[in-house]
Amino acid sequence: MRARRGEGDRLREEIVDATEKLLIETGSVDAVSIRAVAEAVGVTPPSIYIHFARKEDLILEVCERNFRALDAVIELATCDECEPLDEVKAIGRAYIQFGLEHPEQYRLLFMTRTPALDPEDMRERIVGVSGFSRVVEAAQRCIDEGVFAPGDAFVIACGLWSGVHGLTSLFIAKPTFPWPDRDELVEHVLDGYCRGLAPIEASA
Amino acid sequence: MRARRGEGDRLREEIVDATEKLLIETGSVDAVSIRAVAEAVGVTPPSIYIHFARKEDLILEVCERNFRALDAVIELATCDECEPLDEVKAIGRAYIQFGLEHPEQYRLLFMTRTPALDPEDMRERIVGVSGFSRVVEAAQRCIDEGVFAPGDAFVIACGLWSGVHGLTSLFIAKPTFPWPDRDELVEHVLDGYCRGLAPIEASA
DNA sequence: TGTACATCAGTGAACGCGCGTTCACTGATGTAC
DNA sequence: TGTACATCAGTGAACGCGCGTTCACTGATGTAC
Repeated sequence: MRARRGEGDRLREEIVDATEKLLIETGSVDAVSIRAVAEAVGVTPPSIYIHFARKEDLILEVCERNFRALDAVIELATCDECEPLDEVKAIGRAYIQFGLEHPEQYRLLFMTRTPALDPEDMRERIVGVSGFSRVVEAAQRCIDEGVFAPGDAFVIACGLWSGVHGLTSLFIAKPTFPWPDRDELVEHVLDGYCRGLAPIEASA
Repeated sequence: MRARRGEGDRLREEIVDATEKLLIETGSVDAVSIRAVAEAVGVTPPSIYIHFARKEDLILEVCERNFRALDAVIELATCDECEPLDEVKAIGRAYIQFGLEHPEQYRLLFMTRTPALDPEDMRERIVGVSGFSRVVEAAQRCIDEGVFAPGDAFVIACGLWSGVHGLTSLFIAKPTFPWPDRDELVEHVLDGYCRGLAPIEASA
């Protein structure tokens, strides 16, 4: 069990893996205990503290990993050569898909108070914004090419974000609600919102 | 401290009050303990069990109370004599305002797995839908009066819900995000979504 | 090449704590006769 | 009107539990001489 000299990082990664897995299984940060993580990894609880000073830091590491995963997904959905409107919708679909495929991670990232200090949570702001800036860029392209009426790309991006987040988080939080067909609703919202942003003469 | 014969209900209400207050303060169901509730009310922990068989039931009672409060707020925003589009927007604004004024209650209602059994959570479905049906009705009126293009009022209501929920829950979960002016964003989203639903010839 | 030593990943036992819940009880209130 | 009794809201003590974290330690690995 004991790692070789330079292999401390191996256990560190295993700890983060196990924490994320337990997070998915239990669905709550509070329900994931250091002890359970240690047992899952096959190690004693104090070992965790060699790698993470506090439980909070461990959770934050899982957050960061998933923020990076979401960033990658958004990055993959961007497409500079596409019609800008298609790009906006593709990013929206990719975001929603990420949330539905990783509901507990999504819950952790966007539906709970993150464990770090709120007032100056730089990390959250920066990482969150790195994927977000892609949406702002896509919105700006839509405006520049006349697909959206002139406006503030940042405000538009916030609107788009709230739209896809609204769908994703309600699907996750209210699975028993008698939803209409999921894909249909997603397209309805994406189409409707984009149509609402179109310049008046181009809406026909 | 001990209540008179018929006054058991008084303590019961005090317990629910204290639970809701603690829920607001701690911001988490897990962080609210039966012991803390008992202390807040000025009673011993076992007394709680005279009124609620399990902690879960106590939390559910707080849920129900707040679902009713939200229903009342939506009811107040409906207006059969108004322009149907104004009614839709008024309901949307009222919903968002409720969420921002009672963020922890909103979190409990719409951002967390409710403690009751998910598969057959009738209560949640019914109560949630009672306010929701007002939105469906308002959407139907918009369709009937030609303000919205023909379509499924239920799907439209789901879209509207996801829009206002998206804004509300992001405001709550990400208070440190550099949001644009809150009211401006709300109007932008409501206007944009409604405009996207307008029939093609009426969008000018 | 051999040996003494520093490093460091991980252990085992324990700390104090707060939790949900149960149990046998108390004692004031209301009721039947 | 007086008394015995049933009711029932609330008590006090305890149950077993899992938690985050600390502490002094062990023992394999690598290194200096």
